[in-house]
Amino acid sequence: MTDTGPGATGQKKKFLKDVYLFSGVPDADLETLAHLAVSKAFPRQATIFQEGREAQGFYLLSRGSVKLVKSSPDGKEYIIRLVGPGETFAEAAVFSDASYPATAMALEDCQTLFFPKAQFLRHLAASPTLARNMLATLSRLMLHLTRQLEDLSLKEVSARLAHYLLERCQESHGTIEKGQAFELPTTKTHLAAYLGTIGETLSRTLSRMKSQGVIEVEKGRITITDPAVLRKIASGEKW
Amino acid sequence: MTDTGPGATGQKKKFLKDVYLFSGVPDADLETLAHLAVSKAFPRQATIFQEGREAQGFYLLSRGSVKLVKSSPDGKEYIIRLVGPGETFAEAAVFSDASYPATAMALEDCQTLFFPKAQFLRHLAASPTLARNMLATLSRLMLHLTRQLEDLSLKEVSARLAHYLLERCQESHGTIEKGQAFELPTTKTHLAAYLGTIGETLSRTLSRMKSQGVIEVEKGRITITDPAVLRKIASGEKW
DNA sequence: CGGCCTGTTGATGCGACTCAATTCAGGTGG
DNA sequence: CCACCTGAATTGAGTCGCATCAACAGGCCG
Repeated sequence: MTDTGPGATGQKKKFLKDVYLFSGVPDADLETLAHLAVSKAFPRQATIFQEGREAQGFYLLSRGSVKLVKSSPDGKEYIIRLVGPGETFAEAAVFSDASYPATAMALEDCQTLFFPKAQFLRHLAASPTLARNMLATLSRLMLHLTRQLEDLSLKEVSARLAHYLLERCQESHGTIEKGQAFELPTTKTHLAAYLGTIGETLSRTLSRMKSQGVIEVEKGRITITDPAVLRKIASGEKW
Repeated sequence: MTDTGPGATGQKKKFLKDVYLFSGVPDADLETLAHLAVSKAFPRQATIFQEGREAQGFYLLSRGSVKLVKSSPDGKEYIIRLVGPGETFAEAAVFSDASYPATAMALEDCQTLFFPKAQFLRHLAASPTLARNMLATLSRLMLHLTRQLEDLSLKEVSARLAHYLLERCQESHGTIEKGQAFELPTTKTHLAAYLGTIGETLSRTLSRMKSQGVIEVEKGRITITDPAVLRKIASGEKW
């Protein structure tokens, strides 16, 4: 981890403007926030923080990608969330005075802004808009977690994968239609951990979908050839 | 559902005082909150709100118990959370302008206070303390959801059950020691749904623990006879 | 080239769900 | 007060999904 120092406050501020969490926040407040944020960089594979460690603040990712994982003593891991540029992570750890509930690891070289807990909280009390945005952010995260719980508890791997593919397609293009393609964000092994399974099972499920003519697979690229069937699979129907 | 009307604002206020969400909130604000809260009662088995419906506000449970569930088309259900008196639910639905992410059902006759979304948000902007409390509440819920994800994704039923029993014991008495006993909060079928399994499997797991001398079971009452082994099971070790 | 990581494919075993039968407790009505 | 019904809990037998273990192919890099 590299602390690049207080540095160019102006640049930081400019970046903050485009982040959801700070939308609508007055310019003067952004100035303050940009000032208290600390630039931190992490090389690929670096641990940003570890589950159980005391939470000292939260992060805003400006470049790279991060995985938030829970891992079991015997080596298995479950990816709670994949974080991309412009997103924050470990926000919740700031409010319940506890420790980080999961481990964060850089998947590529990362550039982040770190917001120290105490100072951020002080500022938060003075900015209703920021508080409101933070509440909205946490709410969306909760929605995300709830969906994952639903998937894990009452759907099987194929349904979870189908659900994920539809989601990604929707995200890349605005719609879900035959012939649309997109890239998988990380390796298939990571995707497997994100879906609560392992590489082998994911591989089998993908090739089964391919053989049924539902999708095309080439390297990390997926093409959806039969959205209707994919939807059926996602909702748990047999195929 | 019965709307018992605006009624005794004084009584409501008195009740709010003891609720975590409102701790530290000035008396004047409590007055306003008590005024905008609507008393709603629900009989046993009633649906308080359904997944997917537009969220109009959140609830504070004053008496009874509620389950928040996700259910699949084929009848299976997963209990995300069991709510007791003094706790709020559906808070998150207020901030992401969306719909309820799960269904809420009264397990017994319930008395609630309902806070309409728009009015509550208006008030929230004016009360930093309330906003702060709400953030803390959501954070704790996220912690809870994260733990559940961890359990579901990388632990088996026996570990989840053991984890749950230890939690309950800790909650009832301050500690976890040999010989301590406590009641299960609901039926075993519900508990099974909460643990992400079904009644039969729970039954088998309990009786296996009993036969190993780890716990005693009589009706809805559990006595812990070997905390050490229970801890081992919870962490995923073989037994 | 040789090592390492990722991904694919096959064989096997285990955990947990399904289906079905039975018991038991609580509540209801004759 | 007892017969009856319903829902919860338990237990057994069978099946299935998926993890495990193992072997192997391809790409990347030192």
